[in-house]
Amino acid sequence: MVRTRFAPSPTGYLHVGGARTAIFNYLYSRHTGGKFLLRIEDTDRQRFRPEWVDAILNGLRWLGLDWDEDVVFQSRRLERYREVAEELIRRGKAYRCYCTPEELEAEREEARRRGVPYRYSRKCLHLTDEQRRRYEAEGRKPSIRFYVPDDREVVFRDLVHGEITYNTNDLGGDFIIVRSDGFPTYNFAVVVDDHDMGITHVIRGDDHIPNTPKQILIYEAMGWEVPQFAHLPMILGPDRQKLSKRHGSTSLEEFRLQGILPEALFNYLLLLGWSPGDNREIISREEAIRLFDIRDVHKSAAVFDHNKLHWMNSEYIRSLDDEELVRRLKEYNDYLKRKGEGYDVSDEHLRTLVRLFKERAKTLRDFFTYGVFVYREDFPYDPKAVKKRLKDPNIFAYLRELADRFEALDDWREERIEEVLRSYADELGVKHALLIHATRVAVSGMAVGPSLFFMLEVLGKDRVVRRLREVERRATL
RNA sequence: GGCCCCAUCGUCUAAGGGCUAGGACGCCACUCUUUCAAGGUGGUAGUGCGGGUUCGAGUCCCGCUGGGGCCA
Repeated sequence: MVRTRFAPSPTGYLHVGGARTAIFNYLYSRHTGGKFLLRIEDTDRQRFRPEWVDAILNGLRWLGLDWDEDVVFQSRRLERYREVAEELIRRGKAYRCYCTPEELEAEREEARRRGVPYRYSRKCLHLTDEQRRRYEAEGRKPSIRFYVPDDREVVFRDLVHGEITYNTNDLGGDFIIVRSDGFPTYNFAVVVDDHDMGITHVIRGDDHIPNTPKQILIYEAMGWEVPQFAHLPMILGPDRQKLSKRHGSTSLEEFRLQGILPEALFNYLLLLGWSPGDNREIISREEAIRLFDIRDVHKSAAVFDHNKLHWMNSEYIRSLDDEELVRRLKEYNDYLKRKGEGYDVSDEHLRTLVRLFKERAKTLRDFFTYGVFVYREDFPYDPKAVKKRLKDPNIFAYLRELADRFEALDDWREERIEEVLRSYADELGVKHALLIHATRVAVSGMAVGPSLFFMLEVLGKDRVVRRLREVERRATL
């Protein structure tokens, strides 16, 4: 039975790189009928904040990544790490080291001076009990180091990269597995946790490749079965550097705030480093589960393209039926309100926004920014639009007359509205477009938007008539 | 600096030695049209370089270059 895990560190919001890793772990476990577990790596007491745990869990839920079994917290397993470390000492695979930071820094300095790569001197490898007692008496707190055998090849078969080989001489010497403060180091805790959780497939970013040989040595020293590894390519910014805040939005919260749908982000991230083999781009979660195989993952890093994400988001927006879209907009607006933003709209407003903007919105946010004139009577006028479309000296007189004619129209339907406007333009002997554009600006404040007559119908006669009458006063302030 | 990883259009990718190197985003035209989108049609653009292996290399091997990661 396949068991995968996602193991974020709660030092911030969930990042798209982490989200992608989570997605691949999730898909592989679901594809194989296995389990997908969650572990919070909260042993770095400096950077850890409890509220980030919720942020990460919420991010995963939002993406629809449901995990199995209880969440494992490293901070509750400190005793277990100590226990395993003691076992390694008993087996002669690890030893206590009493060197002070100053002494170690001196060793490093020496290596720098001689121009050789630094490796720990193993000064503490063969301490006598007497020496140990003396150090303890001085109040020195030992760290525990893992004994790295000399000149051995560590080979593993990575599911995406194939065979990767390291020589133990390049690992930087005997590394610390338990710090002097009793906290485990990353490489050690990961191995103990992954073993205890029964993880069969370690799927993570390829920035962890250099950690892998160290971890394998620990597995072997404990006589534990080594899991399979799959190292996923990194996600980069447009400058090909590791993706970070300065490349724009990178956290799930930011995408959510922008009005990206979770299924769109899921789909987009899925295609970063994996492809179904044919030419399809829009792939549902169910299809992804069916088709996904970790062996089809790419080796090379991928640049995150906000543009394509927005395109994909608009595809998903258009594919939702109106009722569902209204529901999603409401949910989105509620989310914005919890974040101290949000718009004052009724369900009726939302239905109108959907009718008007579904075909052209790239984000959920677009409905609210394009559609201010739907839910606010004091909507703003775009000065450029006013200047361009309301410059004819007679235009306000025309619009007032048009308002009267609209008011007299009982059958307020798109076709009839169009007839009234066009015949009035004919009477005046002006281009239809003159009135069309002016009317659009008058009722919406903008020069662009949905099909005008449809928009007028949807807006309703009262509002249209009122706005045509008020536009001169309001737009030329 | 040491070790490791990677390399197809600007970007995401397809092509299990034999194709005219395909698709998507973007971009540019054209079309539709009352505007902007969407839609439709067409176009733009790629195998980093050098050696091998082979009848034949984007695909296999080596080197170089470039990029990235980890450690220092």
